[in-house]
Amino acid sequence: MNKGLTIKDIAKAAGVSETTISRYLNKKYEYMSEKTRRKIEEVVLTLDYRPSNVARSLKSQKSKLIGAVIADIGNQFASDIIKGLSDTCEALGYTLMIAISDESTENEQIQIEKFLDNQVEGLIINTTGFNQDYLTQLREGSVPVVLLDRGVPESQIDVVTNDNYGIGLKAMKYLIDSGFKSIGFFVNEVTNTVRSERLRAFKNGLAGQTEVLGDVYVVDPDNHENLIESMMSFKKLPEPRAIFSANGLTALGLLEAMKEEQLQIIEDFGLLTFDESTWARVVSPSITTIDQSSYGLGVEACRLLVHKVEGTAEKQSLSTSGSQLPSRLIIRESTSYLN
Amino acid sequence: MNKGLTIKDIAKAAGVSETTISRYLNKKYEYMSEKTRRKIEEVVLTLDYRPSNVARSLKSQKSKLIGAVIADIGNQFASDIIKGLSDTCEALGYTLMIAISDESTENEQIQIEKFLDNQVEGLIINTTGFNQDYLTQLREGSVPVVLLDRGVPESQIDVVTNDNYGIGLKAMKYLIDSGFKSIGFFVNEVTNTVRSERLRAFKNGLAGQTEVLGDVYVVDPDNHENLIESMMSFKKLPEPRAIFSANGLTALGLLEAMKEEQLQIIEDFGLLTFDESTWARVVSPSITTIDQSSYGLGVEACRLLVHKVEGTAEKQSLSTSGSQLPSRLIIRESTSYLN
DNA sequence: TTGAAAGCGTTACCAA
DNA sequence: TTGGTAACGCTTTCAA
Repeated sequence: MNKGLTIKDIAKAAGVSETTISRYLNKKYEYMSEKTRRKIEEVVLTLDYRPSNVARSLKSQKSKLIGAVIADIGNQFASDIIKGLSDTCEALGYTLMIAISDESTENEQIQIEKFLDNQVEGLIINTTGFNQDYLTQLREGSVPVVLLDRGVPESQIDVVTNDNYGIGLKAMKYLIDSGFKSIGFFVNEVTNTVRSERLRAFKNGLAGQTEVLGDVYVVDPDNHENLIESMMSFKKLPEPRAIFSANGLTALGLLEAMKEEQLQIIEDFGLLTFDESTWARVVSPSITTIDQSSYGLGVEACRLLVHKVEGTAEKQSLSTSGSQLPSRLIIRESTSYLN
Repeated sequence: MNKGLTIKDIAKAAGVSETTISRYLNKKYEYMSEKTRRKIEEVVLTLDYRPSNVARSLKSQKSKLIGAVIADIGNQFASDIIKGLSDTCEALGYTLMIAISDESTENEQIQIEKFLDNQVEGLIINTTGFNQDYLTQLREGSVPVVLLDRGVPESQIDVVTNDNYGIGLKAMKYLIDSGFKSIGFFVNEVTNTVRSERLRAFKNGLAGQTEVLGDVYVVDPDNHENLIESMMSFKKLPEPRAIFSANGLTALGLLEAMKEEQLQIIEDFGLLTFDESTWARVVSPSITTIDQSSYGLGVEACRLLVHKVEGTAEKQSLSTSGSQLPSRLIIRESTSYLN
């Protein structure tokens, strides 16, 4: 078990030089006799030798390490992303290191620097959204960076994200076509591009509508009083009303608050929320949701990063690439006030 | 930004030797003039120099790295654990590396070895449960190991876990005192100590009861047919009946299946489940749950591990330590069939 | 097809 | 109080 064995021990045991062992470890069999290879193979296996990645990294400046900093790990969405990252790193031969910034800018920087200290070859960042300057500067630094889910406005950093605007627009159209006369957009403070894109979809989806009223309610999903207050305010708009929730956590808070206040979904408000989840299917009435890629986001981000890490020239290119994945509207009971 | 600066550059810039810089970096100010210290400090700050942890690790064999392998990240419980680990590592001056085994033994081993290759000083493992031999052998290896949540039977490895047995017994007593005449224990395949402890609580809670019947249903939470079949089988036992679910995922699957089959909580079955979550409060009727430490589990595991890493002598001691955290029964509507 | 030796960026011993 | 230098475990020329 990595018991202090070094390349020297293996060389001695196999009766060859350290150089040859190194060649074997790096699969440079081209100029190695079959016999030597076999011999080394046997020794490595029986002694259960594993080369030190630390020494390797130091010498070759290549660690095969990728660092990912995740802002908030407390939802299914993040978990699936991480699985995507994990699986893809594994498949591509890299080791993934994950750190949680817990939505703190300071933490995000600390974690990034620790990763850099450990010679990661690339960085995947699900940014808190407040780290614009630091991240932009980072991009000019030594290792490739890919942003995950949340972008950084006006920066050139690659970002892999969902099509929040497009699906948001589609959801708006659906609500309007369903006959809702008021739509309330419930969102926490708009601190990142995901939220701002969703908000933009709400506003543009409303633009030009004369029959439909809309309002934005900036809420704190953990603060019930705040949630209730906003709902009561929204309740003054004409019926039928639909709440458009910018994320699952807010929807959950809303549901809890409604339960307290004896407010009914459908009767009082229709509900449509970003973030698909099991509980959306289980509650009554079931909740109409927007299902976005999460696992796929992780996969794509990882692929793109590795591409940049391994690409020689284009690594330094200034063109923003990145990609947008498609999303899906899942219609359930919570928005069917008719019939 | 770590732009290839080395200790040599700093030494040159500060007009002192590399040795002195190293002393500064390791806060060995004892034998250093105030003046030198200030000078170095200035240079380090203005040049934004950060020492390479890779070189440090190689030389000193101390990486300040802790590796955590998590079996399943797809639930709030795991997320909270990770937060606990993350915060505590940070506080104690260690860098946390997380990997996901996704409930695969093979993956678990791969991730552990990768961590070892990178010189982690200690390992926190939330084991898949099938890795008994490997883990036991690992314990005899070079780095300290702490098991998280799930233990390994008949091994001496330290484990930080919840008191699954005690709280399970309490839940059983509560159900029986509430007047339920049949209790069905719904659990996925019993592959780890957490599940086996919960099962043991169910069985012992039933022991000696003459009025109350019980049965164990081993189910696959993702397979609705399977779930429904088990519920139908349980439905043959005398009323009132309570389902005791061994985890949140199973409860969610059960809820979904019940919705499909038009089965009612309370009318058809009472429901009590391990794992507290927001949706348990939000659904109607709300669900009685067992709330266990998760964040605290992460904190404790981390503390214990660091203690072992830094402890000199006792590190090799054979005594199993570890700890058990208390749990809490949260009574809600789903078990109140009376009144 | 193989090996000797220099060097990656630190730390730590010994000397000054 | 400070500095020279060997060494950590590996990779990579260069030479054989």
